[in-house]
Amino acid sequence: MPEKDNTVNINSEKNRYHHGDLRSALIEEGLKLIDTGPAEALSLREIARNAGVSATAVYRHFPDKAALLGALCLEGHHRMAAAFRKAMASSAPGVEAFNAMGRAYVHFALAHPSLFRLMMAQSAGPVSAPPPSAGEPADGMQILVNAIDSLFGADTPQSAREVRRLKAWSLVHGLAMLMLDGHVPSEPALIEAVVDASVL
Amino acid sequence: MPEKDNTVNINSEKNRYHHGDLRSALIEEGLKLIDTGPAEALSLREIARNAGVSATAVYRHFPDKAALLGALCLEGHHRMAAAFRKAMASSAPGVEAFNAMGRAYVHFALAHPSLFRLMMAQSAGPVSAPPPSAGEPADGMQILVNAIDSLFGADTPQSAREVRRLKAWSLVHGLAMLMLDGHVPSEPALIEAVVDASVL
DNA sequence: AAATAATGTTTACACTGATAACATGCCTGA
DNA sequence: TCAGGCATGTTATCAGTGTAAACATTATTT
Repeated sequence: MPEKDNTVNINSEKNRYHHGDLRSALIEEGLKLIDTGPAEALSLREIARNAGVSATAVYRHFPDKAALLGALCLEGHHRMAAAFRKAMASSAPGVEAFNAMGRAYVHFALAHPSLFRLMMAQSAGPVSAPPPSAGEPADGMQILVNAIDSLFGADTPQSAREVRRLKAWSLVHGLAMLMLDGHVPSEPALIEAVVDASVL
Repeated sequence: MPEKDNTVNINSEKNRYHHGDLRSALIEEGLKLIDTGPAEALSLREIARNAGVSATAVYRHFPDKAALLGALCLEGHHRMAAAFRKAMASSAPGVEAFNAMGRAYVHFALAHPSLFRLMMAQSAGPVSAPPPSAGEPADGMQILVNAIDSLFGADTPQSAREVRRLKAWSLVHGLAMLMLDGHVPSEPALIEAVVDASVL
C-alpha cells in the first residue's frame, strides 16, 4: 500500500484525487500560458490539462471562463501596481517619478501583451474601482492616477486637472497599444521620447 | 417552369444555387454582425447563415476565417479614411483640420467598437502599408499621418517631427481605447478637451 | 463511525473552424 | 448547339471548445 504522507496536506507529486490548491494552480498555469500567445487562444481545457486535472474541475473554483480570466486580470493588476511602486520608489519624486511610471506602464504592456490586453478589455475590472480605501493595495491605474494628480497643485481647477490626467493616461496607453499591435516599433528610445515629454 | 430572369445575373430573392456575389454579401453581413457585439463572438457559420448560405461556402471565397476578417478590416479602413477626408474637408486647413481628424478618429472608434479593435489588432494590416502611391486611396492612418506631418514645417528636424506625430497618434488612439474599454466615459466634451489640446 | 460538504471525474451536448467528397449550374470551345 | 470544364455551393465529418449533469472520492463535522 502507498505509505501515507507524513501528516496531512504536504503535496507530493503523486496523483491524488484532491489537488490541494487547485485554484491557485489554475491561475498560475493561466498566467504562464497567456504569456505564450494571444489571449483568445487560451482554453480552459488546456489550463486544466497543464494543471494535471480534468477539464470540468475548473468549474469547482470558477463559475465560468470569464471568472478565471477575471482572476488572471486581478493578479495582473497586482503585478502592474508593484511595477509602478518600484518605478516610483527608484526615482526622485515629482516629474521624475511620473515619467518613470509612464515608462513602466509601456514596459509592462510590452512584457505581457496578452495579459495587458485582457486587463484592459475587462472593462468592469478594478480600474474603475472605488478609491483605495480598503487594506488591499490600490490597483495600478489608481496609483498612476494618484501620481498624476499629485503633480498638479490644488490651485489648478478640478476640470483642468482631470483633462491633464486623461491626456497623460491616453498618451501612455495609446503608445503602449500602438506598440503592442505592431504599428510602432517597440524601441526604448521612442518610449522615452514620447513619455518623458508627456507633461505639458 | 420558372420564367428566366430578364437577361442574366439580376438577383431575385429566390433561392438559387449560385448566389451571384457571395463574397460581397459575406463582407456585408460580417460588417453588420460585428457592430452588434464583440469581435470574438463573430463566427463564420453565423455570417454564412445570415447570408443564406451553407457554412463551408465561405471557403470558396476566403482561405480561412482570418482572411474574411482581413477583408472586413480593409473595408473598415476605407470607411475610416472616408470619415477622415470628410472631417478634413469640412474645416479650415491647418490645426483646425487636424483637430477635426482627431475627433473623427475617436468617433469612428466609438461608433464601430469591434471593427475598430479588429482593425488595430490586424497588425500586418494596411496601417503599415507602403506610401499612398497606387490608385487605391490611402488608408486612414496614412491620411492621418500625412495631415500630422503637414502641420509641422520641413524646418523641424525629421526625428522631432516623428516624435510629434507619434505623440499625436498615441494620444488620440489611447483616448479612443480607454473610452472603448469603458475606463473613461465617452463624453463629447472630453473628446474635444483632450483632442483639441493635442498639438503642443 | 456516520453523515455531509467539498472537490474531481466521466459523459454528453451544442457550438466552432476546417477538410474532403459530392452536386449544380455558368461559360466557353468544338 | 451542346459537351465538357470549372467556379461555386452542399453535405458529411472531425477535432477542439465551453459548459451542464450525474457520479466518485476525499475532507470535515457531528
